[in-house]
Amino acid sequence: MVRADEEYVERVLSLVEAVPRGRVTTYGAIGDVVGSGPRLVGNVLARHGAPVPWWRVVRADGSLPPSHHDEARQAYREEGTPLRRSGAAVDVAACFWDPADPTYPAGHDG
DNA sequence: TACTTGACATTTT
DNA sequence: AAAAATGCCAAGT
Repeated sequence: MVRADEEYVERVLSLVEAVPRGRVTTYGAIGDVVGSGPRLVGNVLARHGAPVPWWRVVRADGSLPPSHHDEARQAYREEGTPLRRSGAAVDVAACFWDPADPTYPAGHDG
């Protein structure tokens, strides 16, 4: 049963979908939660990350992935994500959302 | 089996 | 701040 792949993929997508608006997470954080390196997360997002808000997933230093820059930028303006002075990156130090410790991601009444 | 690539991360210079 | 080198896990050739 090599289905482990699909489970792993769904796990990643689930976390990415769980990212609240105005916040972002990193490949490393997700990879650490699902139990794999950051590259696998990126790889999964590239294969099955289409139906999820991948723009909320950025590199460890906030810089956007080597593609979709414009698309992500557009989304951040809509979400109100704290972009860095550069404009081509996100203020991870301010809006970093931990997939392993979603203290207040939305959700219930709270 | 070995080499190379990939939506990355960390440390050192 | 930027570049180079190394580590990480998996897939393709």
